[in-house]
Amino acid sequence: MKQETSPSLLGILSLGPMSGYDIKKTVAESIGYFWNESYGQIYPLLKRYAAQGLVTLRVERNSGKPDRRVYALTAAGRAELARWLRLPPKAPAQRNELLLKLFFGGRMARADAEQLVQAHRKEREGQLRQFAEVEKWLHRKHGKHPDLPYWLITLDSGKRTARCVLGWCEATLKTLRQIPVPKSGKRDKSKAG
Amino acid sequence: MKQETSPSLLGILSLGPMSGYDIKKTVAESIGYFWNESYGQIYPLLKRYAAQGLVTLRVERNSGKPDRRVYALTAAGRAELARWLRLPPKAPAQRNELLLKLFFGGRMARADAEQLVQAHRKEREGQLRQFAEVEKWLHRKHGKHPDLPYWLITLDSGKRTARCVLGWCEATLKTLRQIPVPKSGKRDKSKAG
DNA sequence: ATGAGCATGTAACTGGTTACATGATTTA
DNA sequence: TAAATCATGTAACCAGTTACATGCTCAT
Repeated sequence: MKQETSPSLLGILSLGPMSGYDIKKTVAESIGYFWNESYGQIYPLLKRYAAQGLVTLRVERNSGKPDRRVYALTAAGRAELARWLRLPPKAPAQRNELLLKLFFGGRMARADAEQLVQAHRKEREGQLRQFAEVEKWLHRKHGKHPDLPYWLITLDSGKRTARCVLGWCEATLKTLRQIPVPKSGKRDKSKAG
Repeated sequence: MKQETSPSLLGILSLGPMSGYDIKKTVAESIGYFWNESYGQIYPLLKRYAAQGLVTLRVERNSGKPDRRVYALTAAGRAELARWLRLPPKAPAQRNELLLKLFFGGRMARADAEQLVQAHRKEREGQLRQFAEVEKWLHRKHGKHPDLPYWLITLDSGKRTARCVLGWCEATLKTLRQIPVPKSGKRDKSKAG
């Protein structure tokens, strides 16, 4: 274990005490579009945090289901969160499969390249609609929450990115239609291979 | 090994025969801004591809340095590449640490949040300048390469994204300056913890 | 009855990076 | 003389996902 703090957990707990199960759901609902956590990380980490004194554990008896194990941030946990927040974020791993395929667009049929872009456009359109709903919901449900401006900042990032990508899709589709087909029959056998 | 094809390698080899070392460099120079490969993946994969008949190996004697092991795509390799290109790309993992931190912006000093954004803006400005240079270089060096339009498509994505992010940085900095400071002294102790 | 939701957790796996070993040649 | 470039490769490590085990309750 090299990792000093796993980012989101302490942050999520700063919204209020909750269980591992709650954390998973909360992450998915609030920051799901740019972050996620799996149980395989959450549960072991919570245990570790408890051992380090960053969180406290309260067990709520539960009939039938397993007991709810509710974790709450301690002062040390808040301090650790604060420390982590000020650290320069490390750049996200660069792995965009769509771009990778398009880079080799000359190796596939024009229609296939267009198809990739069109599928992506549809996805993003859906996402944009979702963002609009989330925004309405945020204002309705959390209109005066002190953290709302921060939430809107991240949402704004999503909206802008989606719009930007849609613009690129449009432009790309136009470009693709203008690319001349290689003269020599249907197959491009440059010479490599 | 579940993974059927590791994406970029066959694509890169479709540009011409080369060694593992060359592939690493080529990836960094051409698609580096949205993809990367490490030796730890490249070398074992090339071996596997050779065993599968997707590539052929030619060894070039080399004095002092290790021999150059030059790989070239076979017909089977080109077919496999074509097959992979048509597969729907899987969405990149969602892990944006900057947004994560900003989502919890209420837990840090205003100045620290601004700092995060400003640092990011600087990075992106640099990237945008780089893209401009790459574009010039592409036209100069590969002005009539049949794949140029595809390369420009991916570059365009980079440029648009960078510009989009810069716009968001500006907007975010403005927003941050307008967020009212929580009344109760300097510490926000909502109730959690 | 069937499946979703509640709720905990772990083991196995996978994809990927980093560090290391080796060593000549060229450039600053 | 120090560092970068050429060139191969592997072992160890790390982060993170998936699949599984368990079992009650509530809605369809």
